[in-house]
Amino acid sequence: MNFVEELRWRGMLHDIMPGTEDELNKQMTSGYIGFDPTADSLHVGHLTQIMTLIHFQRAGHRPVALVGGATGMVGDPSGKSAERNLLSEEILNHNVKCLEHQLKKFLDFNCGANSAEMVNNYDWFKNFTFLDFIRDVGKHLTVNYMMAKDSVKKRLEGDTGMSFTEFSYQLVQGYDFYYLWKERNCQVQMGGSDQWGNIVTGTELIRRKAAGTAYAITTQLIKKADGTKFGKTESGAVWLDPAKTSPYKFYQFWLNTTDSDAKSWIRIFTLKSQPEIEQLENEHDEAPHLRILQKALAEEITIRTHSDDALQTALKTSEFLFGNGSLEFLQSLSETEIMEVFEGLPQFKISKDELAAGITATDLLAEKTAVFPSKGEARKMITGGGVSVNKEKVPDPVQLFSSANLIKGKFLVAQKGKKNYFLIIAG
RNA sequence: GGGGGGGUUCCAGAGCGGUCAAAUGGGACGGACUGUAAAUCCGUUACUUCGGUUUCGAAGGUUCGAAUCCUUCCCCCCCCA
Repeated sequence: MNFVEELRWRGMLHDIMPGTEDELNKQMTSGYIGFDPTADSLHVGHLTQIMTLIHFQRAGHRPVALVGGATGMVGDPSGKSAERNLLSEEILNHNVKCLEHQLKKFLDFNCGANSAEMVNNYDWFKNFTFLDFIRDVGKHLTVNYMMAKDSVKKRLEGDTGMSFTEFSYQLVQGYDFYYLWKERNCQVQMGGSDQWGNIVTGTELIRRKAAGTAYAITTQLIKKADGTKFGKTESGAVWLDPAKTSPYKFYQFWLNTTDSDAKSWIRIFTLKSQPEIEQLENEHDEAPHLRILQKALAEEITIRTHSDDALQTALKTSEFLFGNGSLEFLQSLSETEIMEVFEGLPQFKISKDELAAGITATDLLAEKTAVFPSKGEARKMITGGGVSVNKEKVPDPVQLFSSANLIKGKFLVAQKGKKNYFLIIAG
């Protein structure tokens, strides 16, 4: 398998430095991608980079996943229009651990010569003093060169300015590449297309400081057909951490992609072969409403990111919530089955006694539970016909609910709109 | 250090003494339509016991009345040195 060719037909390739392809075809090569610990979990936006590493390894090369314990302290200005807040060391350490844990899932760390490797740039930066850094690294690049970078230029032209800290980011990342090149024989750095400038600073540093050669590959930034940002939903980013985004929500995110996005994403986010994908596309075009592509896409990514079991639960949940989700169906389930269906969906507890006395819809949904942040909003939404309890529209904000409404004497199912479910447990 | 421009509701951005809970656009949410899609259309978008109550960087002040005027403070940006 030819790595670059693979990226190319999948539509992932954005830019590649001349000579990179020859180098990769010549021998097993080591390449890395950096992930900055800006949060305690990766999100779907990172999956492109993860897939790139997976392809890299499948092509017989050695992938290195770098977690940016040091770069995370600085803050990458690429693609950012404003200065970012610095994270405390404590939070960063926590984030680094979380990211390492997640990344381990996707790559094979024990397969001989091309086993994956995990590194943290804090390890080589923690004892690097400021003076040493500006002498050994800063001296090799001119400010003129650094200012010509897009990430810098945009901020200088904009009206928010840029701190010296963020200006220095490219040097820090550039040194990472130099270090890995020198110490780990890492020849290639990959990343999203917004990383081109930072990556090239690294190859430049390697050239000037050690007269060495290194290579760069960037991947396409994932765009949605409608131009909106990829990876965001109503409830924010789609995380890989099941505690932050349940496997059900994760599955739903992919299932809900538009037809045109699904066609490009199935190439990027699954390992299916070209004939397989073309076959699926044909089937899809014949009966688009079956959403064959979306299902194939969602299933494969959910398994890779979470697990087979998680997918089964997600499927079961989807089946209930969007399929034959009648009240009778719910009543036919056992308590544990109900809990399973609602696993990963928001749940609230209320006291049985309070319910026995009767509670109005607004109190129930805004005060006793946090389905709505305020009573006013609950009232507006109910009046607008957007709220159901136990699959039945709530006609009036002051409608009373009591123990008699409980399913299995224990549950109430609240719905905000069509897709947002909440389980209320009386106990 | 000097000069200039700013900080408005989720965001952008109007308002510049009363008619302002604050235009407009975007986003978000809900409804109709549908394929759990896209597009389109409609509604909502500070809190409320629906009497009111708290908002326009912060604190004071002027006024019958302030987001709008004054004072001090905090923060941001640009330019010059």
